[in-house]
Amino acid sequence: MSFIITTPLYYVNDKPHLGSIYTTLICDSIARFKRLSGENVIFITGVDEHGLKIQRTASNKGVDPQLHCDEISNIFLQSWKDWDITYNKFVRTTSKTHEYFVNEFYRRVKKSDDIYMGVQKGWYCVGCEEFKDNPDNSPTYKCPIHKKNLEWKNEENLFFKLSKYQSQIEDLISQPSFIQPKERRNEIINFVSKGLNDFSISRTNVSWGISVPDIENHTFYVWFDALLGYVSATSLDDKDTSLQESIKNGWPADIHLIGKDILRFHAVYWPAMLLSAGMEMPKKVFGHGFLTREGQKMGKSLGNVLDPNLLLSKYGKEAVRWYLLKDITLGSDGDFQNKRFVDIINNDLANTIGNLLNRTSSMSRKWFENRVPNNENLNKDNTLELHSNETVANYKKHFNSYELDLAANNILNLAINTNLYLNEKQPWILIKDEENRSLVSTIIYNVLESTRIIGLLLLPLLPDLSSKIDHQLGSLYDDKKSWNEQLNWGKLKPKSILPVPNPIIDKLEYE
RNA sequence: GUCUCGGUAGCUCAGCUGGUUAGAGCGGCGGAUUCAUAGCCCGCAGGUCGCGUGUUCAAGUCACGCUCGAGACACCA
Repeated sequence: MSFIITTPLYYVNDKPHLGSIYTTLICDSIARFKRLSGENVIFITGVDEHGLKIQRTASNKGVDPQLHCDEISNIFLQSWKDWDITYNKFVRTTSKTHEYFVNEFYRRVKKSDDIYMGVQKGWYCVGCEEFKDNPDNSPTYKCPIHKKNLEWKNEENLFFKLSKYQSQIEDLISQPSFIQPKERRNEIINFVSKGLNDFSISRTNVSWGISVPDIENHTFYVWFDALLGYVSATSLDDKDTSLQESIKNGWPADIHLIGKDILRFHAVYWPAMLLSAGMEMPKKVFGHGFLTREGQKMGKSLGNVLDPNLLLSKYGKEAVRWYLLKDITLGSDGDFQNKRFVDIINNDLANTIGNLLNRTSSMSRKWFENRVPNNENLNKDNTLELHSNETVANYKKHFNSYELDLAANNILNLAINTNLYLNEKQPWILIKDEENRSLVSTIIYNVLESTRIIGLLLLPLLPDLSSKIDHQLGSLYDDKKSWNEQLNWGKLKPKSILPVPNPIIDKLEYE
């Protein structure tokens, strides 16, 4: 069984913004967690490269659309490298493989008798090249962007019979697990209950797209094209591409993680398209929230857009990951506040976890010849062991239900409990009496072991920080043993050498 | 306009099917300690739980009205 997780296919109109990074980081953490848990993960990401906007952006730049797409796609690829994103598939909708899938899929949908030629009517802004929905006093209504009167337009388009799938879609979205979070689910249910209309899947005025077979001047509408990227990515063999191949390789997707703005396409249009093609529907569509900055919407007009590259170079990827994954509940909007960012990184990562590692290692080195002490007296009623087991169980439960913030807090709580344990036991006082040596060795072993578990649990969330912790505990992480097995208490080897401790993360300062 | 969700300590939020003195983290203040990254640990915060009415022996927790905020209402990656 494979586990398929997808980011949206990002529109190559511009380079990645913080929102794209956010979505992708979440997927990356989930993918890492699932892999460590032993699942065969296919983590899909990529770019959506067709459509009028791109055609126009390229022409404004005076370059060929393909060149423009290549350029932006490369920036995305570089960005994923910079952020250490462990994707398995990077889809480009301009690839030959993808085009093949779109054609095959179209044939299936057509065979189901779900395609017909119709007329798209509506008030149209030539500047936007978009239909506007029923503005008041349409003939005199001016487009707010272009200040021009709208034109009535009849355009011949291919339509997809979405209406045919009304009841099947209703059944699908009535399942509580299909759309998350539940606030978004209500919106979709409400929308669908008003009755589904067929939607157009081709354009006549767009040359930059995949041509509809046998119909001149028609290209596929970007959504019809782009959504199929998830399926084309699932086919592992680039030579033998077919929908059947994708299905064999594990389709459907387990989760489409997307921004809340494109939920409808994923939770309504997409499942219907798949039904029509006789394919299985995704198991879950999760619409996450948007990021604001210091309480304000980010936007070009406000000039307050946060540049992800700047964050990366200034704070490092571990700090940004921790803030976005730990401090923002998946599904809710999140606010990026500089002061809070600094506070959280310093408190959680430097003071609580970093300092725990440092003080623990330091005591062990000082009193046990730079090594991990013996653990011969491990008590049966070891409170830290209990805390650790409980933490691991809760952490897994939360991760599996995509509550990454809660999983992260589980780790933090174990670190807090470990610090507390030290303060209660006060080994620095006990060690003054030689008689207590054996007791102290047990205490120190326990805190080191707890710290090892903390490091392991951080692996999906903060891979680099995790390996720094592992390194300072003597590089115990063993790829040959399963992660789950290594999370068991007592795997830390007595007598192994501890290197000189170093801060695992630099403290940040207020701007 | 119709509908959905929210308004709880300075900030971010928990508070399940109504029931002892309304909680956590961060910030702020004080204390104790030294193994450690001026850290960790302990104590302090006296918040009309948006406003009003009602149901009830009992409401932050239910109902209605109002107010403020976010969002959805068909093709905006």
